Amino acid sequence: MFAAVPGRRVPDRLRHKTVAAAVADSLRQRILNGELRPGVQLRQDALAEEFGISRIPVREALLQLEAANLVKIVPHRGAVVSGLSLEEVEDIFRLRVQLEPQLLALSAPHLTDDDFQDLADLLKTYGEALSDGEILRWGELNRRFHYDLLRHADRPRSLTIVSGLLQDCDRPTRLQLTASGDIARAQREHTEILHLCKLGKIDAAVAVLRAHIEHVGVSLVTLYRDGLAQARF
Amino acid sequence: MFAAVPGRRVPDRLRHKTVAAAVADSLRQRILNGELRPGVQLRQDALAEEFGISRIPVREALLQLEAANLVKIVPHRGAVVSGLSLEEVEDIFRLRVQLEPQLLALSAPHLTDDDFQDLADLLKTYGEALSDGEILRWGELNRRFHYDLLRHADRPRSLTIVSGLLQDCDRPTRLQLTASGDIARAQREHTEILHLCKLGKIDAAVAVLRAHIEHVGVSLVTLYRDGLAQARF
DNA sequence: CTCGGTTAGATGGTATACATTTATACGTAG
DNA sequence: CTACGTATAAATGTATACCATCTAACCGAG
Repeated sequence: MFAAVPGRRVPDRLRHKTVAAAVADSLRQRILNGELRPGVQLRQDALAEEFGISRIPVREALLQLEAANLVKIVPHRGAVVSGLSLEEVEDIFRLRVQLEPQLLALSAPHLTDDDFQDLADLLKTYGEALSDGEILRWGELNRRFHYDLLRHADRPRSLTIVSGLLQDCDRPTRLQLTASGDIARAQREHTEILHLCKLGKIDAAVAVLRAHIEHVGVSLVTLYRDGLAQARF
Repeated sequence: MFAAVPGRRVPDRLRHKTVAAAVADSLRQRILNGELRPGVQLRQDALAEEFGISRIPVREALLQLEAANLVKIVPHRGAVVSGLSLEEVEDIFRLRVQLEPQLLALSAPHLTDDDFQDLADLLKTYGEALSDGEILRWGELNRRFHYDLLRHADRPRSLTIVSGLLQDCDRPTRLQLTASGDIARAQREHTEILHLCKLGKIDAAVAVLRAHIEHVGVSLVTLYRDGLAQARF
């Protein structure tokens, strides 16, 4: 048996989920999918009944979602799905431009063959989802691609921050890509970044990544200014 | 009466707190004060009894604290006060160095006379707390000074991130300042930054702020490497 | 039309009981 | 004596029922 070392880590796969966590996951997915749009109110009773559980885990799930910026809870008024203002989207993309390239430079040298394989698989799945028109799956794949690229940078806090940013700009990004037809372009850029990393041309990969993020950001702001998108994402 | 505008904001002062929020505040303060040190377990029953409430608001308070990185909750094992590894502290300071100066450049031009007055008051209170040896109050004052300096930068997400960083490096910073005797130095640097902002010498203020943060960060890492600090902050 | 009160509905919280899981202690086999 | 498995205690997670409190909408009086 394993010794009862105080600081030991339990792998996530072996750790069974609580009901609250499961509900949080379910709601998170629905929000990111756009099934639950910004402004929609989440009533505890309804959710509890829908999931066939009591209100307590629902409340705790909502708290977890609030921590992830996915809903906003106002005391005695409940939880509503939160959207992002234009300023927030701009800020998020500026932060990504500032943080991700830097992390890539640190992470790329540590990417193993297995990592490259996994990333290539992601791109492949991504391409399939594309041709099938499954925009929904695309969001998660995109997030994972970006995150997995940066994972090996030894910057724990930066990584959690970027992870949050990726999640928050998920829906706006999908909006931009579908509205502008840049989906294939993103796919190409991802492929190029991965290719450059494999060749050890890290500086070049970093440059492409920066341009990649900047493009989506600028494009989104333009989209918004032209009134093609709603006021809130 | 106020109109029932959907997006209206209720001032925090007028919004009564829930029990869960009050408990979260109380625990947050104790953790930041160092009264509850990293690794300490927080048992729901004990807290509920101590506050004279039931376990549910305690659970919700703990969830909020976990969102703020102040405790770590493991299913069925409960919540423990979380500390920071050296890597995390380094990362946090690198992020601060990267983000805060940039925000100051954006925020400083928008500082009003009232803002300058408030900031000066903070420094004054800060000085008094210093001579009284009230290191505990110092933490909050320091955070507020940094935050208020940057508040007017129109970067909502960046500000919340920096706010989190400031909170998380609060205790390590106090540790550094007391161990190295740099408290007065920090006070001087704060004063200088404020002075430069008032004169409109924003670039100079930004430079001082950057050096200010870098100094504490480097000093902390040295402190750690010399074994003068614990393994976790 | 505004002001003020009333009321319905939702959230916040208590109390209690029970289910799960973790960790520890114990006892037995080897 | 150690190793292994089982019991047991303690803490967390969840359910249920009930009440308190707040919000928002309705409604009537001025």
